[in-house]
Amino acid sequence: MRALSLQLLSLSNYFLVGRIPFIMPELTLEDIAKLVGVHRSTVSRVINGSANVSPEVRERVQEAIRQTGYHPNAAARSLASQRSQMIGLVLPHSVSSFFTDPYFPQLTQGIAYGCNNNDLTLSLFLVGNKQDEEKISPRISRRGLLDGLLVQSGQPDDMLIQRLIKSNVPSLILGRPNEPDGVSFIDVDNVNAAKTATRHLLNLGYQRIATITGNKGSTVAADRLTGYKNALADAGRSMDAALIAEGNFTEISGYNAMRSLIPAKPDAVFAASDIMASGAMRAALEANLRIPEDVAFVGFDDIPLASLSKIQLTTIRQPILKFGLKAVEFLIDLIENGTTPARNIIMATELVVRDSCGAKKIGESQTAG
Amino acid sequence: MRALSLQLLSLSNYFLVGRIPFIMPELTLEDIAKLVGVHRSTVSRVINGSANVSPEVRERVQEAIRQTGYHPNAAARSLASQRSQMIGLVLPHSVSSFFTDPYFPQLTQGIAYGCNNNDLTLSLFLVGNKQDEEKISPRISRRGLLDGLLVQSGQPDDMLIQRLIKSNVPSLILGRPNEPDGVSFIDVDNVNAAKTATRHLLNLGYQRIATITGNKGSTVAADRLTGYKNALADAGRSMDAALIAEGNFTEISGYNAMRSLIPAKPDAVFAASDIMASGAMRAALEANLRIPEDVAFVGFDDIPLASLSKIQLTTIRQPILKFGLKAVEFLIDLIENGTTPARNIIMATELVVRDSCGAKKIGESQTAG
DNA sequence: GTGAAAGCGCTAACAG
DNA sequence: CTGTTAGCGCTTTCAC
Repeated sequence: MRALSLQLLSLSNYFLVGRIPFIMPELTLEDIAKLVGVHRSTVSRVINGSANVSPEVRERVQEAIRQTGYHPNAAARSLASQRSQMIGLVLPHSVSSFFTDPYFPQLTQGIAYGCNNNDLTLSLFLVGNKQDEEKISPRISRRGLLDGLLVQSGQPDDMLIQRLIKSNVPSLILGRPNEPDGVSFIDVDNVNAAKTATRHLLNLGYQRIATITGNKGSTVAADRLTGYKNALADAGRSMDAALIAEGNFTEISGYNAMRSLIPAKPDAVFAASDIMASGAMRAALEANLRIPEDVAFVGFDDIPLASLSKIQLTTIRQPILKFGLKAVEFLIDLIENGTTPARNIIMATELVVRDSCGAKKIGESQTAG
Repeated sequence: MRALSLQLLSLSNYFLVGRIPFIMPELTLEDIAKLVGVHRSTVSRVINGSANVSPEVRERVQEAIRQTGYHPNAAARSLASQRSQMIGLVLPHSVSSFFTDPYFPQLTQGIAYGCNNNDLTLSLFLVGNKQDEEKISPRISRRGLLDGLLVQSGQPDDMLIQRLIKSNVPSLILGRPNEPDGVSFIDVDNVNAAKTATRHLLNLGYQRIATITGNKGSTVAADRLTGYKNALADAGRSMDAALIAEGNFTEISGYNAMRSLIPAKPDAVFAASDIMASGAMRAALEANLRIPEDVAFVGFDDIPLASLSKIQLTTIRQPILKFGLKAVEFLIDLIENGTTPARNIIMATELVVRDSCGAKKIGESQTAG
C-alpha cells in the first residue's frame, strides 16, 4: 500500500495530488497500467471482464483500481466501444398530464429501477412545448449519446415520435402507438381490462352504465372505450351516446364529464382513469348522489389515492412498476438483437374490488336475503 | 441538391446508403467537410458557432448539414471538449416518498425544463435500495459523463450524498444539506414559511395549535418545526409537547399523527406537507370533527390536491417549478465559475388562504358582527 | 495471456 | 478566416 502511494507520485497526474490533496487525481487507464506494470489493454480487459487475464494479474489490477478509486472515462469508452450504456425516456408534450397524474412518475420509477438493475444510465426528456421539441429532438438523435429510446405514445399529431422512430436508434414505444407499423411496443391490455371493469358493473346488475373517456385520439382512451363497448355488446345491451362523456385524464375533466352525465341518470360509471373517477365522484357527491347506492364507480390505474379516499375506489390495477422494468429489458433485447421484425408485449391487468362499485353491499344484502 | 446526393455516394459511408436506403448514413464531420470542400475544423467552427467563419462558407456548411441530417457524435465531442452538456439529478433512497408526493415529480419537471432551456441533457438517478446505491455511485462518478450534479438532500445517514459531493464534479444540493460545510445549496425559506403559517393560525385566534412534522432528521422537517416554534415563542405562547406529532411526509403518517393528536384537543394544526394535511383531515373527519369549526388546518406545498379537495386547503405555496429552473441555472454557474466559495440561494414562499384555516368564516362573522 | 498499434469522431491550439 | 496537428481516454483486432 505504501509502495502504491509512492508510485502514484510518479504519475503524470501527480501534481494534482500534490496541489489539491483531497481531490482524486484524474487517473487514466495508462496510469493504472503503469502502477501495476502491465499494458493499458490488460487493464481494459480486467475492467471489461475479459477471460484472457491471468488470475494473478487480474487481482493486482483490481487492487490498484480499488486503491486509487479509478473510474473509466465515460466519453472515451463510448467513443471507442460505440456503446454509451445510456437509454433515453421521452415524454411528448401531449402527455402534459405528466405530473398531475401519478401514473407517469411511477412509470418513470419503474424504468429507473430497470436501468439500475442493468447498469444503464437513464436520460429524461420532458417536452414542455413546441420550442422544446425542436431543441430536444437533435439532442436525442445525436449519435453516440443513447443506445436506445423509450418513447411514450401520445397524440397522433406528435411528430416527435415519428421523427425519433426514424432516427436510427433502437426504439420501443410505451403504449400502443398511433401508427404501429414496423415499430415495437409494450402495452397493457386496455381493451380487456376495460371490458372486465364494465362487465363487473353489468354483473352487479347496473342498467345505465356510463363511461368517461380519456383524450380522444389517444390510443389508451380509444382502447378503454372499445372495451366498454365490447362488454355492453356482449351483454346484448344497446349503446347510449348520452352515457359517454369525454375527459382528458385530469381530475377536473372527470368532474365536468360527470356533471354532463348526471342528466342522463347513469346508475354506474366506468372512468378511464382513477384521477377522472375521483373528479367524477366529487361531482356526484356535490349533486347529493350517494356512492355506490345512487351511482357506482369503477376507475382505472389503482393509484394510491384509490385506496386512501373516503370511498375506496374499485379499479383496474396496472402493473406500472413491472411495466417499466419489463420495458427496459425489452429495449435491451431490441438493442442487442435488432429491432426487426417489430414485436410487442401486452401485459395483463387485474380488477381490484373495493367500495365504490357497490359489490360489497350487494354481496351483503344477497347474503342477508 | 442533386449534386449533393451524387457526392454523397462517394463518401466512406456510401455503402450504408446503398444497402439500407432509408437509414441515414453515419456521417462524420469529415464527410461534411469533403462535401463542402473545406476542412473538418471549419465545419466544427460553424457547428460550435465560432465567429471566425466567412458568411459564405458558413452558409454552405449549414446547408450541407441540413441536407444530410448530420448530427455530431456526442461521445467524440465530450471526449475532445471535456464537456458532456449533461447534468445528473440524484434522488437518494431516503426520499422514497418520491412518487407518492407530487412534490418530486414537479421538481423533476422544473429541472427538465431548465435543461431544455439551456440545451442540457438530464440524467435521472433514482436510488431504490442499498444495492442501487453501490451500482449508481460509480456510474455517477465516472468522469466524462456528467458536467454537474443536482443532489436532493435527504437523511443524514445518506452516505451517497457525502460521496458524491467529494466526487470532483460540481454539485448543488437541493434543500438545506445536513452538513452544509463547503457545499452550495438552494432551498426555500422553510423556517419563515412555517412561521408565517403558524402566525396565520395565531392571528386567527386559535389557542391550541398543533403541528405534524416530517421525518425527524431531515432538514426540511427540522426547519418547518423551527418556524412553528418560533411563531409560538414570538407570540409568547408556551410549547406543548403533546401538540407535536411526527409524520414522514406520507398521507398515512398524517392520518396516524392526527389520531395521536386528537386526545390533546388541538383547535388548529399546521402540517409540514399537504399530503400529511390531507391524511390528518381524513382522520379529523372520521372523528366527527368539523373543519375548520372544530379544528383548522394549514398545509405546506400547495399541491393540486390542496385546491381540489372538498375542503380547500390553506397552505404555503412553494415555487417548485421556478425552484427547479433556478437550480439548473445555479448549477451552470457553478460549473462555469467554480464551486468555491460555496454559495446558497434561499427562495421565498407564499401563504395561500383557502377554507381549511377558517379565515374566511371568521372574516365573515367579523363582518357580520 | 499480454503487448503493440490503430483508431472511435471530435475540439482546440497554432500557424499562416 | 482557414488548414494542420495533436490529442481526449478508451476498446479492439492482431501478433507473439
